Order: sequence, then structure tokens, then C-alpha cells
Amino acid sequence: MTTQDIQLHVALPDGSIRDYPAGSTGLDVALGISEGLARNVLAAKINGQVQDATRPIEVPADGSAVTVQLLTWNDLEGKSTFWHSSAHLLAEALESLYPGIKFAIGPPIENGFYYDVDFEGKHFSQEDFKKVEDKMLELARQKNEYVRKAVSKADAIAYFEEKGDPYKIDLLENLADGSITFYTQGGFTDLCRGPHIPNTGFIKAAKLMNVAGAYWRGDEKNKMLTRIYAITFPKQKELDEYLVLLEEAKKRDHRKLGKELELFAFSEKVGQGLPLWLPKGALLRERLENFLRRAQVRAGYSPVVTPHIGSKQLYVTSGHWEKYGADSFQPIRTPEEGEEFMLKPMNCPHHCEIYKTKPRSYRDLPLRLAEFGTVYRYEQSGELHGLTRVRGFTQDDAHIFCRPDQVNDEFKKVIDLVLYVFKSLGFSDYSAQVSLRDPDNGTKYIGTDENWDKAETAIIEAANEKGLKTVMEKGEAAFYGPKLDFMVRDALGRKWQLGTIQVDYNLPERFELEYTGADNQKHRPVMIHRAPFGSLERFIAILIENTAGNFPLWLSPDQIAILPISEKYETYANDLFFTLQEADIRGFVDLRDEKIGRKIRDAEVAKVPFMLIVGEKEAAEGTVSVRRKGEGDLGSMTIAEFTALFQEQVKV
RNA sequence: GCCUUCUUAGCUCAGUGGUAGAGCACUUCCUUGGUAAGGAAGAGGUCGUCGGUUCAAAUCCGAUAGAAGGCUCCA
Repeated sequence: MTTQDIQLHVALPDGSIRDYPAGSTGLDVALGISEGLARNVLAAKINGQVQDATRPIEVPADGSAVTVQLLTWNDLEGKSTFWHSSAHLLAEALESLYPGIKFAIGPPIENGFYYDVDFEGKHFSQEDFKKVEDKMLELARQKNEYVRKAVSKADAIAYFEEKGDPYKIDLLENLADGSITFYTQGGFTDLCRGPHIPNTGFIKAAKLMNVAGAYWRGDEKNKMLTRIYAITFPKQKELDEYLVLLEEAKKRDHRKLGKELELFAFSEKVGQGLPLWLPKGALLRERLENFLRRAQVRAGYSPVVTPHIGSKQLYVTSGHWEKYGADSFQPIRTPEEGEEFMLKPMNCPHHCEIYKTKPRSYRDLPLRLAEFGTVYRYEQSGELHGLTRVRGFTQDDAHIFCRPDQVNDEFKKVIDLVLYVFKSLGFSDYSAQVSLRDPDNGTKYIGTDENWDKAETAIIEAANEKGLKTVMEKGEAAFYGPKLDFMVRDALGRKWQLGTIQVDYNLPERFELEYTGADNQKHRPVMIHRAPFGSLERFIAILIENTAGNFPLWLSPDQIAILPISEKYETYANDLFFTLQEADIRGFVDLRDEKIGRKIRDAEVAKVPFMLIVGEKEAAEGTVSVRRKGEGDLGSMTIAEFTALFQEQVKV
């Protein structure tokens, strides 16, 4: 290698600079470091841009160093490249098994990838998974290279016209000539910007996860395609581990645990999406409500109660009728007068009317009205999901009516409250999302641009001042105002909105809310809508999945189980039960004719935090033998000692 | 709402054309047992519902209800 050959300066992530001949690829760079690395390189990140590891790295005209990061399975971008290439492999397998099917898009996702396919009436279901997986692995073993080729738009269109792939042509319509590339591996060529892994041989394990319908371009007016979800791995062992992980996650599913722990149920007769809270679930709910009630008293909220129905006119005024009339249960009519009432889909209009019950002075503000308000919404049947998406649910709702100069401060106080709630319940893995309006879709919203700008600025400023790490999402706002949403994941990794805080300049206008200022003039208050839990139902669902049903002591429906060794100690057990009940400790006595081992096992399975075993010794000494769920025997102690231990652990 | 799949005892599930089965739970009896399942017996299902094909349907076909995974939606 002569000096003239060295033209490419590569800056590696560790800060070192290495020189390579012009025309070197990411793989060459890897080879220069170690052969092991070269075997594992999936793609290369060149100056921040991910590209094929097999593609020559462009030498900058000014001779400056190029930053190169070699991506492997351990990098998120390496994984997504791997899965993107796997999507092509899936398509190749499908095409060879079902010639003539049409392909739409096949992107990588968080866990794996999917490909949208038009089977044109051909049936495809889970029974076909195995042969597709086998075909994929068979093609993978051929170690076919992913070959990149730039094509003109005309040639690209001609190719897919010849092949008869209308979706690809549709995609091409929106692409600029000169930027179009094809990738070919084995016998399959796809329109694709790349990048891809070097060859199919990296893919050692493949599993189709499920099939689902998906509208072309996500528009329900378009044809529904078949979406095939799949995942691949560079090692069979990793697939096995992933499947075990999925099984574990399913055990935490709130629908499963809710049934097992007798927290809630659904009944066909009652109606879909309408949860029935069983005694234990209701207890849990009540404790959560009381927890927040106490926090809200400290934060200066005033509880209010409003009816479950409201005149349709109320919602015409608020704008909910116009925006969500079709998504609400239709109005109930009184038989004589023909008045129309709606099951309330929102509490805010009721609270606005409470505000209006008397003239308000600037001295009265902020006025914080809080209610555990149960609302009903006609959610699409296909969208209902356990407790996370239901048709009747209770919001821990409150509306803060304040002066414009109080908005920032009030908003920050609400952020504090939401974070306090999350922290108390052990939710550390949340993300904060600023949900803004979609500037291209004005008809979705009510209110003036000026008010929207004010509201959006207020949220962003308050979030920044609180040092919250936020992501901005356009088009996610409520129709009357922007939101700060707190998102948490469920056991299967799906994101749900829990807490929400919304600034609203619009409803005060619609309801003509006023207060008298220090200047003796009428002014318009600003509303902040907020719900730290969001909905009790959804919050509890996520709580169940986060804790796998092992609730903190203060929330446990049954905090103790008293387990007499035999029926001889029944009286002592019952006396103990009443004593502890006096100390506000809740639970039950297991009087079944079973051995102690059995009673312990059943209490453990029912996830009861404390087991109190009483027999001859305890009855004689006035003690209890304490066992903590998941930990085991703590030894015997007096009832007073146990009560003290309990009080220590029951604190929020 | 749309696509795919599923629905058998209280729960978890087996049973693919010849009129239903297991484990757990439940009831009764025996057992009075000291830190994760003591033993025995019993009871329990018009196989989601309605209709069709068939000599015969849990099983095949259609409709309908509910559930699951997605898509669209989500105040």
C-alpha cells in the first residue's frame, strides 16, 4: 500500500483515525479492525447516515475524515437494518410460494417487521406460517447478497408494470427521479431505499407472529391488505429467548390477572367494553381514588359531583356534539317533551356550568374543580381492549379555571401532581408527549389560531421549566386544545396514554365564562383540564401489568390472610382478625379444612402480602407467626409488633 | 367499523361426522395437620346463539354475539 492509495480517513467512535484506500467499504473498515467484527457487521453509519456495509465509502473532496460506526445486532439501527432485510426475505419467500401476489410495504418495527401483501382473494392464515418460515430459512441459507442498483423512474415503473405491482407504482409516483434504487436478493427485486445487510446468510431464525388486516396507506377508504408480522434473529437461541419473554409478558396481561385475582369481569349481557368491578377490584380502585383525593385536597382542589347524563344542548355548546356526536351514545329522549339527553362523554361542560353558578372575582381564581367522573363513549367495537379501552370509564378529572397570568404556575403544579402520582405507584418508565394541533388539518379543531398559539406556548414553556424530557407530536391535540400526555407501556410493549394535562382557551369562550378583574372589567378565564390517572380503568390495567398483580401493600385488596393451623385455633384467628380490622388492616381468615402448607400456597398464589399463621404456640402466647409473600417466614411476633411492621410498610 | 383467528364444565384445555373428556376449583366424608398442593367419593356441560347440509354435527356451511391480534379512530 503506497501513500497515494490512502485517501480515506476514517474516524471511529473510540476517537481513533484509521486510513483506508479509496473505495473501501464499511466491511473493509471492519476487516481492518478484526475479522470477528467483520463477520457481524450488518450496516455502516457513515457521517450519521446508515448505508450498506458493502457500499464504498465516499471520500470527501476536502480530504476530511469520515466518521464511521459499524452497526451490529447490538445496535438499534443494526437490528432495524437486519429486520428490513428480513422483510425482503419474507417477500421473496411469499412470492415463491404464492406467485402473482402483490406487494405494498415492508418496514422494520420495534420488534421485527411486517410486509403488507395483497393476496387477491387467496387465503393466508396461521396454518401457512410454517411453510413460509421454512422457505425463508431455505433462501437465507443460500447467502444471497442484497444488491443495490440505481434505476430511473421510468425504468422502475416499467419494471413494476411488467410485474403487475400497482402498489409499488403508487409509491413510485411520489418519488423523485434520480433518487430511486432497487435491491435484489436471490430472485426477488424490490423498490427500496435501503440499506440492507450484506447477505441473507445472517438470518438464522425466522418466525411469523401473526396476520392482520391493514388498509393500503392506512386509509380506511382503501383496499384492505394482509399484513404479515414476523421477526428474525441471527441465532436460533435468540428467537427462543424472545418467545420465552413473550410468554412471560402474557402472564402479566391485566386481562388474565384481572380474572385470576378476581378484580374485574366482563359480561356479554351487560355489554362489551363495560367492565364489572368485583369486590377486590373495587377495593383497589377505592384506595387509588382516596390516595388522589388526599393529594388533591393538599393541592387545593374542591370536589364536585355531576350527573351521568346531560342535555344534548350542553354538548352542542361545548362542541363535543359536532366533533364527537357520532362517537357518542346517541341521545336519550324523554317520552313526553322530546328533550334529548346524552350519556356524558366528558365532564368539562358540567364543570363549566358549575363555574357559572355565581359571578367570579379574580380573587376566587384559580378555582380547581375535581370529580371522579364516569363517562361513556361509543368506541368502535374492534378497538375495545380489556380495561385499557372501554366504553364506560371513570376519569380522575379536574378543571382548573384560572387567570391568564396563572396558567404557567398552575400547569407546573399539575405536572408536579402527575409526577407525584407516577412516582408513588412506581411508574418510572413513562414518556411525556406534547400533543400539538396538525397545522394542515384546521377543520379538526375549534378556536382561533391566536388562542392555540398561546396554549401551545404555555405547555411547552411549563414542560421546559419543569425539565421534562418531551417529544412533540403534531396532530395529537384534543379538538379544543393542546395536551401534555404521559405515556406508559403495557406488558406487551404497547403505549397507552395515562395522565394528561390540557390548556384550553376555547371552552371558556363557548360557555362565555367570565370573572371580574382588579380593573372591575370582565375577563375570560383559562381552563386547564387534567387527569393524572387518565382513566381509573386504564391506569389500573397498567398498574396490574407493571406489578404483575403484586400490588404495594397500601393498595392490596387483601393485605393479610390469617391461617389457622387447625380448626382448634379458629376462635383465636377470628379474634385476631377483628383486632387487626380495628387497626384498619384488611384481609380474611382461611377456615378451610386444609393443611397449613396448602393454605400458604393458596395465599401466595392469590398474591396476599402477609400471611399470619396461628397455632397452639401463638394462641398460648398471643402472638402471630408472620410470613411475607415471596420472602418467606419472618418468625413470630406479638400482635402489636406486627401492627407496627404493617403500618411501617403500608405507607405510600 | 374493517381484516385474520378463536368460542367445549366456574377456570385452563383435550376431543375434526357416529349423540362429550382431563386437571384445578366446587360439594360431602375421612384426616386436626407448623411455612407453596393430604386422601376418597360426588356433583357439574342442549360444546356461545340461531339456521342449514347429513341417516347422524362439538366437528362441515351460513348468519349472529362475544373474545384475541392488527388497521382506522381515540374528546
